[in-house]
Amino acid sequence: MPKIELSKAYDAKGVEDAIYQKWEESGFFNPDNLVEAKEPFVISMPPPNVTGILHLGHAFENSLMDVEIRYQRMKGRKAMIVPGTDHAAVATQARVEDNLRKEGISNPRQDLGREELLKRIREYAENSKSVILSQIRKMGTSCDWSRLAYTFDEKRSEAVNEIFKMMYADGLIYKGYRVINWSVKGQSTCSDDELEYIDQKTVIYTFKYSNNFPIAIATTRPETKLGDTAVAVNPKDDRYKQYIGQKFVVDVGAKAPLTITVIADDEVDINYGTGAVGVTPAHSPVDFEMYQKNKEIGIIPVIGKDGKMTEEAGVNYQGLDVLAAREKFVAWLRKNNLLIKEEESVHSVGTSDRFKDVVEALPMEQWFIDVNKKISNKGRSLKELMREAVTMGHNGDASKVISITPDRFHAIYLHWIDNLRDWCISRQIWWGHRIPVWYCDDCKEVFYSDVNPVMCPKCRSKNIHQDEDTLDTWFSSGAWTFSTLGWPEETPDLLTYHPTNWMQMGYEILFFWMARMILMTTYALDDIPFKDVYIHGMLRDKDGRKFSKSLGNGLDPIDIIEKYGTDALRLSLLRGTTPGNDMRFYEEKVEGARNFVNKLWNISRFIIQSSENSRIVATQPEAKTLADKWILNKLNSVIALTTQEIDKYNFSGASEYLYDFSWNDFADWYLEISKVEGNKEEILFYVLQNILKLWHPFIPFVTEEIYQTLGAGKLLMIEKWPVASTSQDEASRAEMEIIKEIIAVIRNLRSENKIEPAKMVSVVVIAGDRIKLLTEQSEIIKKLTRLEKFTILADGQKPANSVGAVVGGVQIYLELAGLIDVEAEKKRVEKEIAESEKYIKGLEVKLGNKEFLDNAPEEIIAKENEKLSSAIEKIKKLKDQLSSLV
RNA sequence: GCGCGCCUAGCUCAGUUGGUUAGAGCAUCUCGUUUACACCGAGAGGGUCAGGGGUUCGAAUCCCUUGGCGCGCACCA
Repeated sequence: MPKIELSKAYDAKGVEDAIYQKWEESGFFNPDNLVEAKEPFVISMPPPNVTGILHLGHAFENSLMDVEIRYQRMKGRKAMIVPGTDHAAVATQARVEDNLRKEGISNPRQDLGREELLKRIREYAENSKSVILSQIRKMGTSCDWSRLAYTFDEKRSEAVNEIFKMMYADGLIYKGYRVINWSVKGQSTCSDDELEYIDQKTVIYTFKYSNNFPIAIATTRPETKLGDTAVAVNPKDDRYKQYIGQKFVVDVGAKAPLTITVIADDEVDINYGTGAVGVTPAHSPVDFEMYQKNKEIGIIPVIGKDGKMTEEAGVNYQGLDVLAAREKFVAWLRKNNLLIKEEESVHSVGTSDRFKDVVEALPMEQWFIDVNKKISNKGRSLKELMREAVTMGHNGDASKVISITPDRFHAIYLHWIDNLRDWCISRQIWWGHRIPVWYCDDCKEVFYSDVNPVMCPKCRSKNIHQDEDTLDTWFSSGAWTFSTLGWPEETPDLLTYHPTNWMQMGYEILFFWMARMILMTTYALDDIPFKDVYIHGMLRDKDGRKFSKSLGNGLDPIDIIEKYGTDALRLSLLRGTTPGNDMRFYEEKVEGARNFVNKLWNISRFIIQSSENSRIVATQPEAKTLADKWILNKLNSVIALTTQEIDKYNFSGASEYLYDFSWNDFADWYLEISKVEGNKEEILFYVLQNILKLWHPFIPFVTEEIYQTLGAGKLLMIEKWPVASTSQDEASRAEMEIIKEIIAVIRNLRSENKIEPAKMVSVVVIAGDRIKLLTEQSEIIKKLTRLEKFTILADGQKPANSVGAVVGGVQIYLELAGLIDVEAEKKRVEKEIAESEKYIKGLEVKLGNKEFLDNAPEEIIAKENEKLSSAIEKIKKLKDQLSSLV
């Protein structure tokens, strides 16, 4: 076999696409083809929104998923990533509408109509979908493309309808009149979790409705006071309790005079503000709750869906924007001497995270999921199911507990559940799953149907119509782990691959998504959606800012891949990250990772090109020298450590161990030693193939490319993960460390004494009982420190004209050609003595402490004693050196 | 208001249940003889682990506290 020529530098761009194609064509992304594997390991890919192209955050997530799945595949599991995309209802429609407005279509819904607008959105979605899928391939993610899903495809829509039907039948989904969050710009509801709170300067106005009204109230929204129907006070408040139950008629300029009832409510804080709350049932969720407890007070909506004042607000206000109405109402209060106080303040207002406008609280009939109602056949509410899954386990089954990494998100999740209110699932946008409920125009029957029914099932009338609204996008993504596996049918996939094993997500969608998946799965499947959740932080730029369009600091992962290669990008995202914490990303990191990838390439290049035959070495070769023993020993440790860290989802830690072993131990030491000792092909290939395997999940392309060059005849992707051998030769490991240290010390002496690297020098060592070790390893020391003469003595004196050091009981003397600078050398040795003395003193104090000796474990004490004696020995020899300098 | 995270070398970050003279990468300085690699090699400098207090034989690590940065939730009459 002819020698294989490898290029000097690794060309990621030139090989990656072909490698991915090879993997894909092999069929092994599909676990059904992993015939030897038994136990499944499944990750549902969080489906990216079809709102555009992928960003670095997606590259990060893909790296996390793929490192885990490739590891599991090599560990012999039926490993699968189920890929997909999310139609992302509001987000996508908002994006397309924005684009259309930029094209001059000022009101897309009105101007285009439902069908045409949906067509435009579909085109946009399909386009970004195909871009997204090619990007995922570029990132090297080993997805099972045969199971590709889309939240809005037929199969997933079926699942959505089925869950709706079940919940509807169980009375968990209901249509209710409530105060909801309304985006005027988006003309749709938003759920509580879709709000982004921002601080806003505001004025708190304290006023009375009329001169004869006995209680003053305060508000930041005076215009809503045109719809007040009550004032709430604390029943224990002596100032006001006499008024409870009384009604006052006041004329504030609304369509009709308002009847204000004074009601009691324990929630009212006596000491806050005036101690009384003006109740506006129509425009405050809190006030609406009071209204529900005291329906007799009535409810008057004064703001409409268009964000303008309604007819109820009166002729003076009708049609005005809220801000204009506010000004006008405050002016009226002022004019009538009803305004008591104006104070500047800051409060937070909810804005729609998609449409970006401040939401209005409006009363409306909407669809909700009741999270508190006991489910008939389960005896627990959805809230309780959501709690159970992360505490005692689903149905109290300890094997069905969802674990969260890092642990602290556990408490955050539970806290969120405690504050959870009924989930508003209906949206007035068009892009999404239409609510599968029909209305009969004649008999008013309301009925569920997953097909287009021809008539009312009750009165057989054909005058029927479907609900206009669509479902919140999280309704469909909540079912993702099982809808992708074929549910509601009981498919083999569902039986084999669900619950899934691992889920990664950013903390920002913990509530949106994780909670909803748990809700949907425990309810519909009576199971958990996944076993382990890994929460990651957000990527930030070099200055710690979020990546965002408006800041213009975004980086396109594909550009980075073009420049540095996918492996470099992946490694840069995985190194130096901690679960749950944000991480900074910048090009220098990728550059460093690219350098490593190239280093690995060149390690391989050296090994392959210095051998006649590339090959795979099946079993651990025999170690012939100390260095051999050492590197094999180190390899076994790094196998164990890497495995252990990945098992803890500490990908960063695993990569650190591997990086250190590959670059320092293997390349800088062992490869150099191999040039001295020679005849190491077997071990070199053996170690190489093992680090390729260990690195594969992190940097799949370069490792596969090299592995194929070795002539394995099999894809690295499906090779077995290395297993550490148990024999640990600690003695040879320690001996090698001494040799390395001696070499380092000689190099240091050369450098300190300004000896040019090319110059050959002579060294004398007084080795004591290390004489055998040093004699055996003398060639390595000689070559790696460039010695012409290396004299090893059992005992002796410091040679004249030499500088020295002490390592592991061995005295090392570098002979200098000319006269040495005695003063400088004295200084150097003295400094070292001083450092050692300080060290010894610390140890002596410790070991002289009776309490330490009484309390510390024996092994710690033994260790400290050992440290002390070797330090004393060292200092003695250093002092000898010093005295012989004079 | 309640809660969470972070503060370790110039920068970005590791640091596992408390136990080597606290580590890495980048940057900096000095120097380039090698059977792969200058996307490289050899050597070096650089830290009161945010401040204070405590527990302990022993604290970067546990507790309290102060300060700074960031975040979540609630309130927002």
